[in-house]
Amino acid sequence: MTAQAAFRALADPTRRDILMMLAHQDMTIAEVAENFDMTRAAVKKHLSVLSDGNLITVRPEGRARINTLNPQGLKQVFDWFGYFDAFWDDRLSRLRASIEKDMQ
Amino acid sequence: MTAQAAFRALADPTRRDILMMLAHQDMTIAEVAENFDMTRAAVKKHLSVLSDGNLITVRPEGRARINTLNPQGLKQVFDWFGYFDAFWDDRLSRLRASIEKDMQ
DNA sequence: TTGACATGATACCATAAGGTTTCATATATA
DNA sequence: TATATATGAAACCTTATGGTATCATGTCAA
Repeated sequence: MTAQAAFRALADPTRRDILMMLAHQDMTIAEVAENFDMTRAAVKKHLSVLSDGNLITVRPEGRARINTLNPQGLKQVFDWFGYFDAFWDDRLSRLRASIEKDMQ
Repeated sequence: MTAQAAFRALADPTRRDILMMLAHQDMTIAEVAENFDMTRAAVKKHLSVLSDGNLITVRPEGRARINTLNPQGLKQVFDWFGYFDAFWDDRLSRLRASIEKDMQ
């Protein structure tokens, strides 16, 4: 329920790279793995962590699994930043509120 | 130079809690430690990680060290989110750009 | 149905990470 | 100057984490 899983997932550079790739297009595990110098199993683990953090969703398509970027997880992290609004100024605070409202 | 250290620092819940405390007021190491059920040494380690991620700054004041929230680190993470603007819509994208500009 | 293909899952390994304990150092203050 | 205070730092322990290798399972195609 908390954003912990999302923050945890974002801590690894490989996982952040995967998210950037998925921002361009959905990909199967094998397709994602092609972009890294590590085994498919390792990539699969990263995808599981990303899934745990609600940063991606996975839908089966035949024998393949299509990984898709999920804004929910990103939103959780984005929301957390809201706590620091007071640290910035009121105007930014209002803009953030507006963005959050629309992202739901 | 990258945001890796900041993301890494944010991955731990204790460190995120520390940041929230510092958003309210600057604190010495001992003061931060009072709020957690762990040794001062452990808290000091967390503060070092936060400092590595540019999420806090530390200024000596006599024999004490005052820890202060540093928006730079938060901005690095916030900036990273910019990559996903296209994933949201144009209006949100513009709002984000506006926020980022002002946060510099 | 048989084999190739895409993924799931488990066991195992080395290193990173979060904590503690202990001792050293710097700075107020009586 | 002596002593208490606030922090720095190193050594050590346990668990989490990122990877690999290996084998099982499900699905497509001939």
